[in-house]
Amino acid sequence: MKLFISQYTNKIDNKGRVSVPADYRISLKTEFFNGIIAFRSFKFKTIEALDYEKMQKIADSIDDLDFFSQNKNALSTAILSDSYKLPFDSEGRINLPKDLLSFAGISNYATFVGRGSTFQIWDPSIFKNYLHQTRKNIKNKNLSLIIKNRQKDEKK
Amino acid sequence: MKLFISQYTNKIDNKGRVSVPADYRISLKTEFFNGIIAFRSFKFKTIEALDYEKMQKIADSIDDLDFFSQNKNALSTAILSDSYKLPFDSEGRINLPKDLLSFAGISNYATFVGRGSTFQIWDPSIFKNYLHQTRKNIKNKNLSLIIKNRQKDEKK
DNA sequence: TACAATACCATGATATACCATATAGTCCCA
DNA sequence: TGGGACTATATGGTATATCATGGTATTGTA
Repeated sequence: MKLFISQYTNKIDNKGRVSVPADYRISLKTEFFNGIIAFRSFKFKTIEALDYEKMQKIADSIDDLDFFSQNKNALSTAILSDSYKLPFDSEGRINLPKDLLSFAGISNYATFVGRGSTFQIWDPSIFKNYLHQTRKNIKNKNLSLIIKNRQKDEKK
Repeated sequence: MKLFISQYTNKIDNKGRVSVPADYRISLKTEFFNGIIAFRSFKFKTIEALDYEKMQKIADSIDDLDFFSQNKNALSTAILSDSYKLPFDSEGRINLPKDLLSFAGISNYATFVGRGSTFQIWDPSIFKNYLHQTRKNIKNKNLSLIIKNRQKDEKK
């Protein structure tokens, strides 16, 4: 089963390589592709990451004779054209494109952040700040409500 | 499995040849034809491209339309009669017809843009502008919502 | 015969595969 | 429960293969 949780911070070497946490890797290997799909987050200064099969489902839903809808066309182009196939090397590392690194403000270290069925790749200090803010926000809200909503989302 | 994503910009040499990204090529080889099918986009200043099998599916679905319908005539004329079979040379390059190049405003470089089951070929700077606009539009929307709506539409 | 399209060959740059080491974590046994 | 051996993981470096690109030869055709 697929479940990305916890945080891991790994070093990016001078060739741009970074180890994907071993714990994540086992969930990412599929029949057709051994690696991850990565793209710019729409909301945060971070890289969103998925497994190949999940990306295919997204692509399939866009598919077919959809040459005719302007809005959809624009959205799908933005999502799919801005995504990268990042295969593992034999030690389980990926090569993060400069485009994504600069977008997310990442330089020497990358923090992998589990989000259940997907995960994100942050600059460590940016994530630290974000986490700090989020914790403060949660404190003032009803935690049980948040969890309930999440579980509803998961089922989809 | 077939999944065209990312962007690749390659040079067009003075004989009109351009390399199709290696990552795309592996998905494009079929039993009957080793190359791509290309035609003018209806909406954008770009070339639409797909593999032989996908083109057959489109031809079939057009064929299923009512024989006398106006759509059928328009579609079959616009797509089927105006399409090019572009075979690979031994290094995986294609020769883009001048007709398509001038339509898409392409001169020295071509940007291949993944769209899932198909891809497009743009002039780099035209695509850059288009992508920039689209990113702005998408910024405040929710990706999961977009995907959900797509899947709903799919069922119709 | 001249021209264009296609097939064939060559090369530098880049990415991928391969190997090697250190560190941290785990398990087993005393 | 503590120590030590073993294993897995992260990280670093080198060799190899692939790819994009440029050029030349050959075929077909007008």
